[in-house]
Amino acid sequence: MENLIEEFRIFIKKKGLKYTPEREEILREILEVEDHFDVESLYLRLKNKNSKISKASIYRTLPILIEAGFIQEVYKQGGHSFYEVTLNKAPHLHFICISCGRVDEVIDKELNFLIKKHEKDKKYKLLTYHLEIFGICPDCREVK
Amino acid sequence: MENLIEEFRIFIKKKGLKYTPEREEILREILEVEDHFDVESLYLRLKNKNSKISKASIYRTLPILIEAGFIQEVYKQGGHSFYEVTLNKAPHLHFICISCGRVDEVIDKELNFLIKKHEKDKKYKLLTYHLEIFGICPDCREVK
DNA sequence: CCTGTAATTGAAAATTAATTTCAAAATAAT
DNA sequence: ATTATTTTGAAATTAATTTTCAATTACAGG
Ligand SMILES: [Mn+2]
Ligand SMILES: [Mn+2]
Ligand SMILES: [Zn+2]
Ligand SMILES: [Zn+2]
Repeated sequence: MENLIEEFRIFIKKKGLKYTPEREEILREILEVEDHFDVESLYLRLKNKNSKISKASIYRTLPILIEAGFIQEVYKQGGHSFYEVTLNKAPHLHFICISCGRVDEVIDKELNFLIKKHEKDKKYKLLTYHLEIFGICPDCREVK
Repeated sequence: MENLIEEFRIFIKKKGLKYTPEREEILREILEVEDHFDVESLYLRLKNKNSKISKASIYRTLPILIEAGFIQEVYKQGGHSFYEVTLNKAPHLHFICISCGRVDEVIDKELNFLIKKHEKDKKYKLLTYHLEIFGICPDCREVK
């Protein structure tokens, strides 16, 4: 935990940026979120703890955290982006229920293998990938 | 071509909607687009042909065409959606260069197989999926 | 063919996620 | 401490998409 904070501080300094309490506070909060999050939910979590962080600062800090490799933008839903901590997490795909919005994660080694293969074929330098599968979840199917 | 138009007319009537020249014109134009398109480019194509179709009508017609299975929303870039005709096209993944915006398509039968497997496992009713791979394309790598 | 009603249209206004602006505050090097 | 530079919160702006609304059109029934 604290080692991650320190790692972030070093990253910030190496980039010639200033290490501010706001940036640290946002990272600490994100490390406590267990599932996917968007800007709004993160903002509300912080607000509940009487933090005075503005949404603008969240919007400004997320790209830094992505660049530092702490988080990734994983999918869009209802017109806005969702993120997740991808530090110690295997790449995975997302099943998204278009009826209730539920999102299930599935880790798949075959998929990683398949993507590596295409990376070589296409001579792209791979950064990240998203596999989103849209459907109707079991719960929503039986409601019908 | 004309059989697709007729298929659309039947779909529209079956849904209890009205079959308007605007809806038909939009479908005809989309069937002529060979690659990915967004609302703006479609609007400009129509405008160039002296069509009076409004953007509002395009925005209203695209979801109908998606429901009818003629097109799919395939990825977002620069904050807006791109679509493609998916009628006679095998499902495929997209390599997206985050530097120049270039998009390469790759058809992969293994991927379809892999997704079908998860569909069964998770008991989701599959509708569609997107695999987007973000990276730097060969051209952009050598410019560096 | 008319006629009535309900849907659709284009244009403009509204919405909303994300970005930018700006003056005040904070960081960090000297 | 002094100073140059960055960052902040709040408000304004941007831009894609959605909604509103009055006028037009589709089309079912007579
Ligand atoms: Mn996930
Ligand atoms: Mn494609
Ligand atoms: Zn569901
Ligand atoms: Zn490129």
